[in-house]
Amino acid sequence: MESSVHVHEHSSRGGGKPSRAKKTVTQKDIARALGISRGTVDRALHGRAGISTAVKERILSTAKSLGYAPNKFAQLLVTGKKITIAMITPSDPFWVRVHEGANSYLSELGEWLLRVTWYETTVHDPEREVALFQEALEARVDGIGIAPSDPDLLTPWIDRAVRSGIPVVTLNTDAPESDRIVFIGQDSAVAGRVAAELLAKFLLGRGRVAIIAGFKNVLVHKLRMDAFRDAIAKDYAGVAIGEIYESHDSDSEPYEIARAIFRAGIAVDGIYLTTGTGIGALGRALKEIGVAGTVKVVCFDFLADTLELLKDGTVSASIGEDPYSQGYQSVKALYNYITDRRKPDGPALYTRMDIGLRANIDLLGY
Amino acid sequence: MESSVHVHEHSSRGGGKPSRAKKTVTQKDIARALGISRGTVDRALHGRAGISTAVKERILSTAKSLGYAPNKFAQLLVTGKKITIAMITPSDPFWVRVHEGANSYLSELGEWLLRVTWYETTVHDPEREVALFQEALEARVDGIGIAPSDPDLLTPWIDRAVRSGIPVVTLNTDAPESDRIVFIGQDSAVAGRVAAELLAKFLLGRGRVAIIAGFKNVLVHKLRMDAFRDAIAKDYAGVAIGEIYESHDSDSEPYEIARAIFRAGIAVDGIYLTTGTGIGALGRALKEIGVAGTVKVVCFDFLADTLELLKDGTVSASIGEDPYSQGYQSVKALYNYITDRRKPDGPALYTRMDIGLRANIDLLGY
DNA sequence: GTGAAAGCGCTAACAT
DNA sequence: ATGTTAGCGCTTTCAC
Repeated sequence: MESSVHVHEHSSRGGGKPSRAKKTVTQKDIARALGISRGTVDRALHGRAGISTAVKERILSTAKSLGYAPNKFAQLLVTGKKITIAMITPSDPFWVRVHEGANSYLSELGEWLLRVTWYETTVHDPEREVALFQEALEARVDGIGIAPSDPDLLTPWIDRAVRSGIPVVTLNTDAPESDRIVFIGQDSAVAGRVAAELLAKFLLGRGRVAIIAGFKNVLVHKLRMDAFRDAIAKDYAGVAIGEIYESHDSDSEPYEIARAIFRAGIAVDGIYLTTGTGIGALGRALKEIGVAGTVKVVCFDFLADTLELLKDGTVSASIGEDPYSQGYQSVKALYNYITDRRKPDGPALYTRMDIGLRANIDLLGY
Repeated sequence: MESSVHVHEHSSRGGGKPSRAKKTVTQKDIARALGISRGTVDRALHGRAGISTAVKERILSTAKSLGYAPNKFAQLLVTGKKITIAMITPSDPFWVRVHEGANSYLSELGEWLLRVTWYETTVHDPEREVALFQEALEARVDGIGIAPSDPDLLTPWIDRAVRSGIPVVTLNTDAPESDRIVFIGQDSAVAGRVAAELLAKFLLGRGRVAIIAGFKNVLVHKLRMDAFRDAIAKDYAGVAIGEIYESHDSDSEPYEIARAIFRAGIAVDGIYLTTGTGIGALGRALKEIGVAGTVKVVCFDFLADTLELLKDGTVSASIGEDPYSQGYQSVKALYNYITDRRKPDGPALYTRMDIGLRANIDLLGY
């Protein structure tokens, strides 16, 4: 295909106003060159049945030598095909950003090509995810994006869908053992290391930190936790890790945990929360205890509470996982796969890792 | 326009395989509804000449009530218009990422709509920028993206182009007084504040920092410098700012500057370099002096040198400006403006601010 | 000022 | 196995 990227040759007379594109090769050209009909050319080009291998060969080779490229607009105009993608996700503020990203991929031209149907779950409701997954399959969608909160439960369903030709991507949280065509989300291990580096640097390399994990056994949290511990152990000998608590991704539990820590008289210089949920409660506790700002806190995501606590210094830094592009990339990957069976390069497509500080809160948030 | 976003209704029987899009309203429908011809409808819809205001009104209103939306594919198929955008930029590793971003906007369908011509400058060569700008105008391109290294010199040219209907966007560095339709790049003031926050936190809020500005009077550097100073003065009383040096964006000068600082016996705990250029030289000096890692360094961008120094701890953090999306957004803004005179929301479109640490270098780099 | 008709490049149904 | 033809929705030329 002719590239649309050009480096300006200095001698220059090129460029062009909005003008008819320069002569492009069509099926008709091929047909004329070979003295055959346009229908046959079309059949050859698409490998459709009812054509002798001999002419097919000739057509294909002259197509290539003439530099034929199909005109997508004409194709789309005549077929009028519209693809449906199902996205099975929660719908809280974090996920709203995912939706926005997904929707942006269908802007302009996209709207004619694609429709995205949202199947709403609530956070951590694996059974409902399975039920919706089945509904999507029954609705005969062309592709599915899902954030499997219980990989073990979803994996057989994902595998079944993929086997039957319906591509599935996992986003935000993975089902690594499944046949999903790709995972799109944060590299949790790197995130854990970044958290470790930030906290250690904010403590000038020495002190005691507590870890509050969302769920000790949910993949994302576990990875964020383990990588954090490894990084501290490896690179920051002066930092000690104390107890590891579990907040069950609850909005309130971090409050109790923090109170318990200080009630027990444990000297803590930093707290690492492997989620964004519950940061409000944690901040409230630290303020009540009178150590907000003194105890350095690193957490995840940019929910309203987080932004506020970043602003007043209670949270030192928060790590984002770019929900917008999680949505965007999921739809894009599915679309590309559905239209030309094109798989992403690797098993995972990592979204960037935004680091939120007080100074840049205006640029963050969801 | 009918949206392509759907929330799954739980009663569900919806969805759909790749199927003919459901009945969409065409010009023909409008014509039939009004008992007039399709040509007239088209004229009304496009405000073309030769039509009575009476019928025009009726057409427009029924078009709206029927929910008519033009079929872009049909439009494009028949007009075959291809737009040319000129990008006037340097071509070093940083700018290669900008190119990649720009090119990605013309992927797939885009290639049929758009061509991007690159006009190569070298860093800080204002005269050449003007010359290339003129060339682009003569080549009758449909839009121009440029990183004006001397805003005063370029502004009259930008204004002239815009007046004559050729939209211009500035990227990476702005010409704020010009009529460019939008600036796409980093919010330098926020970047300066982020640098201040990082450095202050890495120093636990006390110490002495030196500033090395690329150019004290080049807009970007000046903003990064001033915002840094203001933020330190306002929020971090324990941090003192010493001398301000100028490296002239040179690859080597930071070496001399660092040596001079320490030769003079000035006690410096942190160094803020408002650019990425010359970080290699600065790192070399600090290593020779024996203070690499002790003196905290914050700088910009993720060039090869920077990544290496982040890795070995000589640089504590570096701030990226997302060159990829500078390219992507520039082309997108120009395209939207050219095709439907749609201006971006504000005068500036700020790209995100990546913070590079040792732990996430693998995700950065250009 | 309005209608009729050709045709963009392609697919698909119908001939042969 | 191959040729012919009728559109997809739109723009544009040429009649009237």
